[in-house]
Amino acid sequence: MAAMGETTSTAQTTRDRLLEEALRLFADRGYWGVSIAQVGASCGITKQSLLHHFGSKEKLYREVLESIAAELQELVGRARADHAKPADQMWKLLTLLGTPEGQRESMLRVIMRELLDIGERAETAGTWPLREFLDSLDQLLAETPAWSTASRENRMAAAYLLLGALKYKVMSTATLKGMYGQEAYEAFESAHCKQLRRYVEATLGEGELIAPGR
Amino acid sequence: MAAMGETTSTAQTTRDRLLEEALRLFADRGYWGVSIAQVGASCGITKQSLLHHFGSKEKLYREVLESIAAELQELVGRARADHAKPADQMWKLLTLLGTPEGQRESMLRVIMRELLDIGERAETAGTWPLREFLDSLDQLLAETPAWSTASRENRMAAAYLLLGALKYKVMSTATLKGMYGQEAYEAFESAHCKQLRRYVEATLGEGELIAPGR
DNA sequence: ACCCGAGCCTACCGATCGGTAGGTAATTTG
DNA sequence: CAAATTACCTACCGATCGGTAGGCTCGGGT
Repeated sequence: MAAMGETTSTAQTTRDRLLEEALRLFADRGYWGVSIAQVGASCGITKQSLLHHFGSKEKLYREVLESIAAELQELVGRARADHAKPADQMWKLLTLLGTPEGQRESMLRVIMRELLDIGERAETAGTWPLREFLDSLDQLLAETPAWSTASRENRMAAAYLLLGALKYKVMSTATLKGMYGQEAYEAFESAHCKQLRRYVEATLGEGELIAPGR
Repeated sequence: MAAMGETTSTAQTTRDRLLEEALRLFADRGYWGVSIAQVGASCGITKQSLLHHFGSKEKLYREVLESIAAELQELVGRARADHAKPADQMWKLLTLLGTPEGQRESMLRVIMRELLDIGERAETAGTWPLREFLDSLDQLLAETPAWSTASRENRMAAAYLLLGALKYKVMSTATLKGMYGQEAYEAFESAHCKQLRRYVEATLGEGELIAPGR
């Protein structure tokens, strides 16, 4: 049992549908804003069936985080496979992260919430499932000529500036659309994308307009 | 009644203490992660006394948001008073926002959570109390020679890149400290500050290394 | 034919949620 | 001094929280 490969998005197992719904709901309302009964209900089952699959709310959440970590690593792998230059790889990765395809926006929102929650829910930071992604970013930066000799802290800072600039836009999408309307938001997004691109080039490109600190 | 000026942080009214505790708790666990009983308990009163002061949990939260909006406007005012050049004003503002003084870090965390929650809790975006702050940022950018002729969307995008780069660091503080330790974090923060400064200069300074799109 | 486990269910538990009702002591106001 | 207001309280409400216990059904393996 459980040996029939489920690679497509349709025809999932109940367990997979639960994980998908949980990701969406946790993204929308956060860990404390979602009850396992709600997750179950949006899949058409009771919370007791959900508990049968995952044991507890905390374990369900943990699995959601791990699925996010796996997806992030897959995106890193795809970005690295598609391009030779690290600067292009980074831009590809940021583009993938910023493209609202599948559950990707929900993923980012859960990560943001996770960052805000850390220290409140248990989550021993040492085993934090998303750390691997940060290490991948550091590795990617280390392969650029501009940052290969920089300290790890400098590389982390560079990665955080880029990630922050991108993620803040993603998490503000709903607000901006609500305040300024759809078409104004699209103009904003286009401008944001261009400026982010320019910043990536300035940070990582051969030009090195924004060079690392010594 | 209520005409004795309470400007200092000590000797507050119960109401002010409740607002302060609510800000801290909402920052740590979000709207759905905090009960009004917890807010009351951390001030030594019952939830019914809290309800006496604020009427409902939603109204308490609303007042917290409004106090944040007021504080943000005060920071904008201070930044603009301290410097003549808009680029310096922007850097001063970002520095103020990034400095963990008083309730400032909690403020930013509540804002981040608010952005993530928008659309879930009611909060008609048109009357969103933090919109004024965004308009101030736009106004500040419009005074720089580099961005005065740019479209509003372009200015908003520039502001969002800067804000995001800063806020993402603030919201990740606990995670980074937990993963890498205190001293590694401080090295990271120092590097982050320098790079952000360089990015502000590249964006707003006379150099215009990163110029606005047409 | 039998059993076992997967998947799902109802029923129930103590705890806590936001909120109402109503009371009390102290202070302010007329 | 009497009346009203403020700030706080206990008691209670129905709803919902995460989780346990136990039962039903159905498909596959022996």
